[in-house]
Amino acid sequence: MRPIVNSAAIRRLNRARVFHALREHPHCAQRDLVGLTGLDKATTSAVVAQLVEEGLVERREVPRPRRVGRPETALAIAPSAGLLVGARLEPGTIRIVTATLAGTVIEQLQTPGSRDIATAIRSLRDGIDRAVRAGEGPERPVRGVGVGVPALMDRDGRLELAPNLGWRDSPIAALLQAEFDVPVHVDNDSKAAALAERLFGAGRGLDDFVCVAGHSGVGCGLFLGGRPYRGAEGFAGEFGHIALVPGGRTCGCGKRGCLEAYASEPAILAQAAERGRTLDDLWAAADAARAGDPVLLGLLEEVGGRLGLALSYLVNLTNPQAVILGGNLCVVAPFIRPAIDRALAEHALEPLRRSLRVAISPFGADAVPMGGVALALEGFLAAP
Amino acid sequence: MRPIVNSAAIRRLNRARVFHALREHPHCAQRDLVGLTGLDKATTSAVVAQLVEEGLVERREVPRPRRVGRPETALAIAPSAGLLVGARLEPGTIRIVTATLAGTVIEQLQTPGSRDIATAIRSLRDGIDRAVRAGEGPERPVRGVGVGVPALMDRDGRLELAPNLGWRDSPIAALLQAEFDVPVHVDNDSKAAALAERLFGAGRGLDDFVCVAGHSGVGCGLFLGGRPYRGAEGFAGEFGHIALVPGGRTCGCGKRGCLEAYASEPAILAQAAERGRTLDDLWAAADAARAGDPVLLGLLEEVGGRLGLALSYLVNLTNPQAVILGGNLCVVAPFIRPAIDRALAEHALEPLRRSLRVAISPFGADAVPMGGVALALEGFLAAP
DNA sequence: CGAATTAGGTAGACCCTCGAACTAAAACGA
DNA sequence: TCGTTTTAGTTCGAGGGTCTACCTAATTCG
Repeated sequence: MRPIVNSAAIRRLNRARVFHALREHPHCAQRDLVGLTGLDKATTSAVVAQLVEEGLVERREVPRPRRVGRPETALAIAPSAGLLVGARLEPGTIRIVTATLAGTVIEQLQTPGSRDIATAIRSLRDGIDRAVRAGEGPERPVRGVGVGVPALMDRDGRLELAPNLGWRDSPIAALLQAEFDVPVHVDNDSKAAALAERLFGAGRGLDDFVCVAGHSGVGCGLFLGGRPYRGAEGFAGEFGHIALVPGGRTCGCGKRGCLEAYASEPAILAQAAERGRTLDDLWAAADAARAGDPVLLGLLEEVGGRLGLALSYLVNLTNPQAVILGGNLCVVAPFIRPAIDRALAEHALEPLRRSLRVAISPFGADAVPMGGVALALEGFLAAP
Repeated sequence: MRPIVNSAAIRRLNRARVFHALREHPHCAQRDLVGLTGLDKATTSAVVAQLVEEGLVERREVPRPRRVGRPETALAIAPSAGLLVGARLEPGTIRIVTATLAGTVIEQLQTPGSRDIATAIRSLRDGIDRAVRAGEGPERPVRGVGVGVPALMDRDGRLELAPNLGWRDSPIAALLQAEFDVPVHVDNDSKAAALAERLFGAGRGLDDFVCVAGHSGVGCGLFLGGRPYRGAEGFAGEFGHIALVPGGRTCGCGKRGCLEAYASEPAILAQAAERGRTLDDLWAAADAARAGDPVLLGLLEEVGGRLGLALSYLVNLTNPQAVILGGNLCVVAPFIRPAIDRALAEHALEPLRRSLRVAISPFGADAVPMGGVALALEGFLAAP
């Protein structure tokens, strides 16, 4: 029973609504916003005026005034409205992206990661400093920082467990916040990526979709009913540890037959090695498949089938509008996609399948840092 | 982007919030409501005054004024506040329940069902008339009717497909509304049952839980993030048609190896028959298990294991606070429960399991009609 | 150059919540 | 007995929200 609704909250909500509508329809007129947001003309007027006042939105002359009547003035997110910073924390490297409030990427760079949390935080801060300096223009304040971490995160920004990083039970949000004087938001990488898809990617305009990303593991971000779904403790979306194959391959989590033991990058490479193909990474696997190697083609088809079966569970349970494949899975997408589609056709119920789209993330490996940008944007718009 | 929030909506929300707090904590004082709802003292005062004015709530003298200071006056939902009607539509029988706004059951009865939709509707209307007359007191108006149907229902109250009833593509909500001059709400039976658990049953106070009910099929109602989750088309929770056993038993949906082909009442009885035990219904199965029949004990344990495996998927994906077993599953709960718990322990991730409760619905076979009551209550409180 | 047309702003009504001051009703204490 | 203290609940005004209805601005058309 937490969320108390008052006028100020309504205003923030409406402001965010107008802002997002403007993001998705740049250079539209105020009267279009009325239709897009469902708000009243007067309310829209007030909100737009406030956004202009705040310097987040600017009015521009519309180029073609061919119709009768007063010409509309185009609205757009001001380029100088501010800068958002997104990052992805992984053991090997930290990827950082800066973007405008409209979601246009300004800078991308990476900096070494670390399994030592203090070192990683320092590296992240230095990287962000560099990225911001590089993208800094006149009067373009940093509005927030968002970080996606491959970890179970609870609602308060505490890191519960991050097997790949070897971290557990750390108040990481607070640690990071201490390094910056702008708001810092930290969340699970898959959830961040799902938010990125919703705001900037293949999930634009969708209220119900799932975003499956394979990296060192297989994660899943749920976007349900128009908002990210976190679950009771913030652990929802543990797609990788579905027990898919009774008595199957051993998974990093200690169990057997998890999806992750078949469909994560390390698992795919391990299976390839067992079949006599030693490969460095998924790009090499994709190359081999593109070259027509039947072993790789067969393996990837198998992987696609397992992913598709697991996805059918997800689809039957949550009835999403779309399934978005992201992360490293994008690299091998062409080779797993047919098997995924077949498995969905076979195992997902027809009425649920009818409205289902399977899409590939436009961000590839940058989905998580873009998720950080998305977290920062949401945080900025929700702030008082 | 539909839901427009204005002052009136806030007031409705707050009214519902206070009402539900009062339902869950009868005879509490107004000052307790402040804590329970998180609303301001003044707002609470205004809302309570309105509820009293509307005749939904009454003030009572508190029996024990032992503390210093002005004694508190107890508040309670007025018994005369109104009557709610809930029903469950099945091919064989229609079960009807009437209850007060506080959720106390007044009348229960059943009336014959039908596969002919017009006949079924007529039977339902007659049954409701009887039930209401029986529970009618002085000045107790019927506030709404809610009906749970074993069908895929879309958001607009159209019935898409009801295999067990043999219905498809019928505007059932409109048909029923034409029979009554109070608001009628129709929804999928599992979703209705989940709402009943949330308001009156084992899900009280929980924001994230799933409610699995076995009848002629196996359905699942999702309650996520403090509200019922319907999915993009309203089809979420198709738990019964998860493809659990590759190449397994044939399911009514035409596929093979669906959970429903193992764990629904007909499936359990069919499997028992294959093992030489011809039984009429699950009650007979439970009797045999209670008598120590090893065939039944083994079979039910198997069923529990499969249910538990499927539940582990659900748990890993949605991280609920509780899994509530309802419907006919309640009848055999003692015999499937251990296997469910074992399967969850084996296949659900530890951090997710830590906060998970497995509960049995207190309603048994009346979960769906109580869901109708819950639908009617929510509808009444949401009305302008 | 006025009428028509369209974009956008404004004023006032009416709601909401909230903080602070106020009233109500009891026990306590001298 | 009667003020003081304590606790419960109400009222009032400030501040802010949306919405209806009207108003102004800027253009084309005839």
